[in-house]
Amino acid sequence: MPISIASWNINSIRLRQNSVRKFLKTANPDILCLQETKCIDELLPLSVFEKLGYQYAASRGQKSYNGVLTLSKREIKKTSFLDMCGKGDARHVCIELMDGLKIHNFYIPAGGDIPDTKLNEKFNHKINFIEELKEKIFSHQQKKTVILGDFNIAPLPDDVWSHKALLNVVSHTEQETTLLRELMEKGKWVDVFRKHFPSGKLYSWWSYRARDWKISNRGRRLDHIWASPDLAKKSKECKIYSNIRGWDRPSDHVPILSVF
DNA sequence: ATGGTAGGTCTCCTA
Repeated sequence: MPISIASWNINSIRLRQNSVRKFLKTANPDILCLQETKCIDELLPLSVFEKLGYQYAASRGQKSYNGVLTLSKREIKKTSFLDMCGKGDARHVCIELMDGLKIHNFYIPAGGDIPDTKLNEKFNHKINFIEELKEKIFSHQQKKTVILGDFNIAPLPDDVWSHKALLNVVSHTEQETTLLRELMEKGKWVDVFRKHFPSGKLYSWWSYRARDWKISNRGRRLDHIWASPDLAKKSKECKIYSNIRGWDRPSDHVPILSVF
């Protein structure tokens, strides 16, 4: 039985609960992983999603900042959390389904403006976060596992509107893209979007600061779905819902979806 | 090279 899994940085779940409903109705994924919910667990509008068939949820909420939430139509056997860098940030939640499939929902730090670990503590945090994933969490190859979310890194030249213009911009520096590639290679993770679309521009985020996001089209692919090799073989389809960036009061990220 | 917008709020911090 196929399973469809989506990821979306929603930038406030309470402000955009109607957008989430609309997306769930049209795309109908089995699982939706949200990032930047900016909401404590007690205030999540979960009943709204229950009515649409998402009876199971796993959340790590936080007031004002971060926050991850995974909605599921399928029963969740186990939920776990990682406290990356020991900061207590709500940036990860993992669910395990009845068949043993594990889905890690991550919100990797954005990293601030200056791409220098000595001058910018936020960039240092981002680098340490990914180092920790590489050295401790995913240091060995895994099976039946999906890692997804807002990674805040556009790894390939075709993941940004201008490779040259963004080489010194946080999200596309060589330090970040090299580290992400090392993490990927260490666990033999497969970027399922690039499996289906090996070349050509792909974006999942467009800045709020453009006069017209569609006309300027200065996007970046910051959101990713990675699968362990056994699962990646069964990857059937990948979609980016770019049109959602044009909805009323949109998030700056759009949903991405994979079918296995 | 610069400055542009959005969300939640500890009216500033984060993205």
